[in-house]
Amino acid sequence: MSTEPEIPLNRAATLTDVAKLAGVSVATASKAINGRDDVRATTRQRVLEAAELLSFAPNALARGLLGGRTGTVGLLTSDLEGRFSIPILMGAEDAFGAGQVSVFLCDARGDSIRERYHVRALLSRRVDGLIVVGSRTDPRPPLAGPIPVPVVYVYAPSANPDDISITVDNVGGGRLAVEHLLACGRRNVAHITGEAGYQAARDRADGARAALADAGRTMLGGKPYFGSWDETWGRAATHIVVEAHPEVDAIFCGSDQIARGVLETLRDLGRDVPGSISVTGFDNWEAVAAHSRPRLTSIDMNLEHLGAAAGRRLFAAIDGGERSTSDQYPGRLVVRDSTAPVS
Amino acid sequence: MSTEPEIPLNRAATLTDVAKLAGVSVATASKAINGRDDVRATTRQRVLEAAELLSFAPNALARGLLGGRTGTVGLLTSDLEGRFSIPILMGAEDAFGAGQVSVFLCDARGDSIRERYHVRALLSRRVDGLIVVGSRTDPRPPLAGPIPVPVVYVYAPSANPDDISITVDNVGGGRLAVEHLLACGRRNVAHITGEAGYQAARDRADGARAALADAGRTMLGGKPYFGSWDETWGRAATHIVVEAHPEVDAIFCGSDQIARGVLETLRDLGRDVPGSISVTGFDNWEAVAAHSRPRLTSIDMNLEHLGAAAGRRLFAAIDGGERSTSDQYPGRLVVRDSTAPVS
DNA sequence: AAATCTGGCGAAAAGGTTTTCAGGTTTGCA
DNA sequence: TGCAAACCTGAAAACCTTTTCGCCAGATTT
Repeated sequence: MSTEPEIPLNRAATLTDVAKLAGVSVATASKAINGRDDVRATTRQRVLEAAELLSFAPNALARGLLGGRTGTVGLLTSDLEGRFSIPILMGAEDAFGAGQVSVFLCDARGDSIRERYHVRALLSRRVDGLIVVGSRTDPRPPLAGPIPVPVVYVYAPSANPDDISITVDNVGGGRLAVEHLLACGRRNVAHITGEAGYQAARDRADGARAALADAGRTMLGGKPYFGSWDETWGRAATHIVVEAHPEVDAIFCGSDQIARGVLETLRDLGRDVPGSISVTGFDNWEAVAAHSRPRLTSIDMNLEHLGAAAGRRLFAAIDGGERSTSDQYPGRLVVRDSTAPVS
Repeated sequence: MSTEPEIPLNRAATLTDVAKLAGVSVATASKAINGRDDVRATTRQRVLEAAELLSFAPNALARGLLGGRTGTVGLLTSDLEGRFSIPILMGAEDAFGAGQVSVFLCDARGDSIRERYHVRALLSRRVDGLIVVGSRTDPRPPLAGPIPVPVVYVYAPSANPDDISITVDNVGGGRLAVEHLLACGRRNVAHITGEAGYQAARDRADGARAALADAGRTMLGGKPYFGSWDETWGRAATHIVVEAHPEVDAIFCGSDQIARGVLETLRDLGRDVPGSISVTGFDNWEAVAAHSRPRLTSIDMNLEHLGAAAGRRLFAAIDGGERSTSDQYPGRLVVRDSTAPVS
């Protein structure tokens, strides 16, 4: 109390400082601060005041060193640029933030050398677990080397089925879109989508085909129009489709950007959307879908939920032998103005 | 050598394990691994082999606890959703990754309570420094409370001029765009931009006005058309501008999305871009600018460079009394097909 | 008044690494 | 062979917190 009390330290305050100021031992100070119950109420009060005064924050390094748990996880992305990683990352960050866990962000830039380097660094920091975020839904090789902590793969599943992978149900997404078009009374559905090399493109097409088959119909042209994921392809493909199948009354697009090109070209061709033809996108990319003319009906893959689910799953795996199964999450139809019942 | 050597530990290998396996003391093992030169070459070799065998990674917690330096920094964003944070974040991550520094990512979601909470957590993890990424260029209040480590504000400067802030030169950006339009031989330049409440909007307008004044001209309509940052406003404003000033031969847009709406409406109105009227965007948002019709000339703010610069500046501040001045970074003109000399 | 109990507090060890300092061994030279 | 010098190596401390265990005083019981 009287030992020159209020000298602001030039270093961060330590528990010893707090204890000294409160006139107790470090052990007691620790117990008081951590809410252990074998300390008298008045003593606890005194310690807490001292801690407040010094704006004491326990050194997480020391705590981690001792306890074996650091309360940190590594978030390994293969590319931040792609807009798929970001919502996933936000969801995960959210799930962890609530649980007192801090997140190391590492961007491997799609380079496996860099990835290994980052994993090494993360392990040396003794993270409690790892989340690996892919940028495509194609399976990816599992992390190299022995990893002594739980790993959850999200969006892109691990090629090893024993690993925990959280993925998006693209087949279901394709089905959702086409079922909506059919429910609008559309009969002649074409599918314009991205590169056939993408698992996501093939899965969405499979879902679309299945939905059509259930209704006793087939895809216009017999198969999807594979191309690239951008507007340019959307425009080109629209010309092809309309020329070959003038009866087309619905187009299911593999991405919002493709859909955007489709909408533009249909307008140029004088086709009325959604009057004479309905169009759906995929991804529900707000900036594109909500500002096109007409505003675009799309499938939202709930990526933020996906990230949050990955976070929770990692928690479970860290906390103890939780079931380590993989999971697939469904998408959600967001209806805007580009689809409407046949009038 | 002969003491049952190859038992794979169920815990992470420690320096003691390595030393034991190599038959030396921990001190020697440490020196061998860290490249200190007072250890015999053969001994070093033996130690390194042992480390490799056990896939030893030094415990960064222990190292940080001892040295006072943890080799970690906190990256505090106010919203990840906005696409401005991401490139900045990538640039910073890049600058740090090269320097053996790991990054804690925290998203405050624009909430100051949450921000305080994150800062507290980061300080308790003894980060060596902080980068605060804003989502608007308006000055923001500095971090609350005493922060015992260097802080660099990026994109959004701190309201306290004594803090280190790395910002974008929006005035220069506006000037750049308009000078390009003038160089194309345009004379009647209108400016359609976002909300006047944004410093960025006002700065870009100021730059545009200055460039016009240098050429002895004024903005069409006398002032910018402030509105919102999206396509919808771009479309509406275009109608207004063309009606009021049919002689318009250039439109400088405050964002690529606005420009997109402008392009669409000009096409609807039968105005030829870039033949009879030139259009520039702002932000160089690849997904929008590179796929519009015609492809959009825009100003790129080099946000990735901005992030990298912030990272380097933070390094300097950590490593010792580097000059702690603020800096402004210029943008860069990216010419595509929406601007061309008067024909 | 003596014995027992209990609530409250402090001493000490552990966790893994780096660094300093002292001690030990080998080498070179006379 | 003897001595000094150069060269290696190892013991121990420091970093900060948590937890276990023991101790003391005061309260309760006999």
